[in-house]
Amino acid sequence: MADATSTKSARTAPAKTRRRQLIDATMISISRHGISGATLTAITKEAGLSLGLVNFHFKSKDALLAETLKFLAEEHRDLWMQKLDRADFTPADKLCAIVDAQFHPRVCNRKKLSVWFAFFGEGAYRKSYRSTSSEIDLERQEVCIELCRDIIAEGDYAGPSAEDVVQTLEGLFDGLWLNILMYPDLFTRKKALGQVMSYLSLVFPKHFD
Amino acid sequence: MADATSTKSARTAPAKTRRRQLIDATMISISRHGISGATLTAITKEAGLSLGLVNFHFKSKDALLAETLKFLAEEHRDLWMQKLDRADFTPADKLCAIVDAQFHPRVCNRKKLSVWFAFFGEGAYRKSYRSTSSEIDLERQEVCIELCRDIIAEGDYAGPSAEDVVQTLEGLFDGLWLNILMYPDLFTRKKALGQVMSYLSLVFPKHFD
DNA sequence: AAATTGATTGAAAGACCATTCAGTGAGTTT
DNA sequence: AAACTCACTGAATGGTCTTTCAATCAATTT
Repeated sequence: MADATSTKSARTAPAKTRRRQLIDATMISISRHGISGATLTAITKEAGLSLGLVNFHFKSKDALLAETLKFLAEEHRDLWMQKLDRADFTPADKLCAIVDAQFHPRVCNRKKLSVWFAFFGEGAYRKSYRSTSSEIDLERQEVCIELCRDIIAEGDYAGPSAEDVVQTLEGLFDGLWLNILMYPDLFTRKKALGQVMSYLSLVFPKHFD
Repeated sequence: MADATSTKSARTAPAKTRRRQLIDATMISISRHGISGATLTAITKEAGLSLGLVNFHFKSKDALLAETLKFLAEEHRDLWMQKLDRADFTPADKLCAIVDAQFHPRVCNRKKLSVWFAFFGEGAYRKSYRSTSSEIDLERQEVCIELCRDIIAEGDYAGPSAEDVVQTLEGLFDGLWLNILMYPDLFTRKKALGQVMSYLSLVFPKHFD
């Protein structure tokens, strides 16, 4: 039979595919059962693959978790960097794009938020996080500070410094993420976005409304 | 020998003492080795007690963890409720006291923050948290909303609603806690407190400076 | 002082986990 | 088509965890 249309997966696949499959299954397992429930048995069952494959495509379970964290960090960075080089965007537009990215469905959903906070909650991975992903965070902060400096200069604002505004923003990002994760019925992406924009219209009234 | 001065502990102690000892050892273990490293062996060794005591004073390890979370939530509530019934405090004073409590050293330190985020990070305990401690959070939110309503009325402010201000505050609280935990060298309690006060002086300029 | 009570101990049991590795079989080369 | 390669499988291994429980010991009662 000609099964060109069927999505039946081949018995063997390129390493990249398998690695991605396992990372995805890891995120699903963590979001459903927590880090302690994300056993190799659970992960490989979720992926529909055999137990031994993790140690074949990754050095160890720890390596798989580190790669998962790296994947999340890079996916997030790709999203907010996307619109930064558009020449027709004002600094306020660009800052807006970064805020949008923070609450974009691809990044800000139960599955991914669970994983972020699972890593934050485990001391061992906090260390791993700082060494592999914190540059990405700091990079975003640098960019935001630069944008805020421009905005402050444009509007001749006398309020808090660019650094203060950005630290408040970063705090808001994390805190609103946590609230969305903890109380999904009360906090939505939309509401969180509105919250941040409301703060920005308070510090930079001439630029945001 | 008369060892009245020695602090040598008796071989047996009231249940309340033992329970408190074990809860404290649990917090220390979680903060040092994460939730997955907080085994009963590690916890009881930290407390200087024997392995079997946990299941004697608590039903199970799970019950010990739930009690630990409850202890943290109640300790936190006791702190911010402390100054609310002072008749000589204005609404702004009271809101200030709640913010102070949020970053009080007794609550906002590495040991306790580690435990908070360890629980937030584990899906299973998020559920437990919602059922045992979220009323405490909501209670604080209610109080804050009431205070903000008074402040808005007093100052005749046209900015965001009391509900919006409080949700932003709650987001800021959690986010700044996380930053203090993740980057203790960059973020301090003092700085976080300043951040929140800076926000308040932006929304309620006549009341905060 | 003997008996009783109840907190405390730690070895043992039972369950589960990450990792290993000998074997399997699909696809490729010769 | 035979030999070969290598992604893939899952049972077996060794280690660690929670929970149980019979024994111990100090304090209190009889």
